[in-house]
Amino acid sequence: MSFTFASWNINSIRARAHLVQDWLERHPECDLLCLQEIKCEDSQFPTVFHEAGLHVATTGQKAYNGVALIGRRPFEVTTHHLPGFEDPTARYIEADMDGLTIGNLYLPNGNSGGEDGYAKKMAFFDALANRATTFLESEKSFAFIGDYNVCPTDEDLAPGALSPTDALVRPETRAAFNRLQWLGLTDALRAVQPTGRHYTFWDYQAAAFQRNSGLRIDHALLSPRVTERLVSFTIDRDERAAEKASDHVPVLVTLR
DNA sequence: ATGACAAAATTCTTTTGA
Repeated sequence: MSFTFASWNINSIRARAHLVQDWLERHPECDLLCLQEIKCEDSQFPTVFHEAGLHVATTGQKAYNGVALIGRRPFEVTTHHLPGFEDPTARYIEADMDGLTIGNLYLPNGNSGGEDGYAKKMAFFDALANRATTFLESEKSFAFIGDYNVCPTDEDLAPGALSPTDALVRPETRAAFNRLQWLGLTDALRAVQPTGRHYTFWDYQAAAFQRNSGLRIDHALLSPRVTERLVSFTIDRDERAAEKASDHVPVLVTLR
């Protein structure tokens, strides 16, 4: 049985609910959409999706961050926070659907708040690695998808797009991302496109999209059993050209 | 070294993002 899930950092769901509605209509194959940066409290999440018969769950907070799930069929939320990450910001929601556990994450950027801010990014990675280890020991089928705020290699950002000391490319950041792969998880994009520049984010500033000065920071890491089922990883690049677009575009994972 | 965009709250500026 085929299963498709997607991730999209929407940069305010209230400002872009119509874009998500349109996108879902154009992608009937998407069973579960994972959103990040909804930038609202749970009670402020637009009601149009529930009214359209979709299933919605949120981990929201005032003004910043926030993640949500929109499913075509019911799913069961397993947690609203990443176990072991002791931070009040809304950055994780996880659910079971069709025998699969999907963790939807919004990793701290790590550039603000000095070394303390960067330490939070590393702490999130540690907690995610622990979650992965627990799941791997039980041979669970799972995926961690979302905005990782990491360019895994130099091929994952346009030349000159970031300073070499930026938290998205620091060696410690890349090591933390690599560690998840060494545990046995697979970077879905690289499983289907081993080389090449494939971006998921273009800054609003300095005509970054027109110059294709982008970053690959939205990723899906798959457990071994899910990797065996991987059919495609698609970056919906055209969405960046929409009126009032988010600075991130949707990415889709299809399993057989 | 700085600013360029965009969104929300702290609202006509400031904070944060990547």
